[in-house]
Amino acid sequence: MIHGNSTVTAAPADPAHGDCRKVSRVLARLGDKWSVLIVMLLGDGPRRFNEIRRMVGGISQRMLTLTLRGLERDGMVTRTVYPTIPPRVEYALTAQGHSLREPVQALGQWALDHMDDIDAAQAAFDARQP
Amino acid sequence: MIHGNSTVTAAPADPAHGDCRKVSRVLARLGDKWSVLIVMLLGDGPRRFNEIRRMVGGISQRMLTLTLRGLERDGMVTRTVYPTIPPRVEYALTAQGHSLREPVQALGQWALDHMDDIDAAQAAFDARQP
DNA sequence: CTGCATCCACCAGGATACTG
DNA sequence: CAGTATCCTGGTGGATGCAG
Repeated sequence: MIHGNSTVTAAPADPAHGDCRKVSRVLARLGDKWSVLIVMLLGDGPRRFNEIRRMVGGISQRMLTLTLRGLERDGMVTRTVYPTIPPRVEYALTAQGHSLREPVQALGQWALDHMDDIDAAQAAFDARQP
Repeated sequence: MIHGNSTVTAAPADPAHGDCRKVSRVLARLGDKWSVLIVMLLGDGPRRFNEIRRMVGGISQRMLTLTLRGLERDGMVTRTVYPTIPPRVEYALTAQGHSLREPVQALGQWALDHMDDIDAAQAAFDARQP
């Protein structure tokens, strides 16, 4: 990563940070606008398409489809189609998807714990810079 | 977040996920292309501008400036200018920045642990979809 | 209900040149 | 060395309409 797929002429960073590239690939995956939100939401159990849509609130149909496809591709969720009428599609976390919840929760907890400090820091910074 | 700054007509999600919005604000911050990389890199100690630039490898001058400004604004790093010639500017993690390393490491570890599974899942998925 | 296709706006982010 | 300023491109993501 980092260079996209472009040719890396030489290892630019010190060896210890070699895996950082791989890590940030995953980070980029989770870092998009909706993935984490959906993973956490599915942690409570399988949901249907529009059910997720309503729960997330504010996501477009298109992005929900794309995000779910991405998560499915990464083996984080399964997509189960029940050939009824009307069609019913359920999305559920895989074991891997579930395992992701823990570290994400940790980060989420951190976010909650430091939210106020961050807001304060931002306000202070903005006050210094007109 | 999620709605950007648009008016939220009604709470769209169940109450339990109320803070998820706040969390994803932080996630969006960390989810950009470079922030996490830089935070982890600064974990080893303070670094100078071009030092970071070289270590990260592949980041443009512009983006490094913007990323560092963002992190500074959020109270994650400090920026210290030594009025020497040539100028010397050091960036260092704040206490808050340091505290972030732990949950990020956890996520990074998860990424490392599941990298192979993810790649496999992707390959399998792509094989199904020509 | 669950999507895909299309069109389009926006902005993250790279390249380059210039300054203190 | 450590930035700022400007230009430009690609991708992200919203809105809408159509289909199974």
